[in-house]
Amino acid sequence: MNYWLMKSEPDVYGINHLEQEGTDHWDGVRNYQARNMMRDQMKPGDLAFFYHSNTEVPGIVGIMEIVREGYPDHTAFDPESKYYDPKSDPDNPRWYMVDVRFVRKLRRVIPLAELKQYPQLADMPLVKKGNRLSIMPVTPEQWDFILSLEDAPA
DNA sequence: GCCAACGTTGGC
DNA sequence: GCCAACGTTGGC
Repeated sequence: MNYWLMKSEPDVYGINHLEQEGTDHWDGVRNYQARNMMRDQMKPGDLAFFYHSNTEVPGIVGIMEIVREGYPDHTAFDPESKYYDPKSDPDNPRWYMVDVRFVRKLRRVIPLAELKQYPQLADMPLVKKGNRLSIMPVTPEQWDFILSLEDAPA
């Protein structure tokens, strides 16, 4: 199984939304690299960190589980949707999404500013300057290390 | 709100 | 196929 990190803006869709829904689809991804990971690599049973971006304290806030592998993102077909993409159609979908299930919140938010301090995480795209990837793989070592921070702030 | 970094688009 | 222009992401 694989580990992931997935970004979302809490004003648009945050961990509380997912907690309420239980299971939801991860729609609206319009980046090819991120799409390829959802379409080709994510499998049910994989775990992912829920990351809050573009907010007061950006950071990792929770854990979710992938429960359905990649399938076409229907919001791309809907002219009413803000994720509408006329270049995607049901016969030849351009964008994909997965379904995720809320697992739990972390006992504290682990801020980006803190994650940047650890040499163990220096290879994560997340902490690199200018990175805009909204979905990225996390190694088992990175996963365990981040979880070890939950009760032991720097 | 600013702006650097980046991805995408489209003219040529 | 190049690359300038543009739009978006996302930290600060």
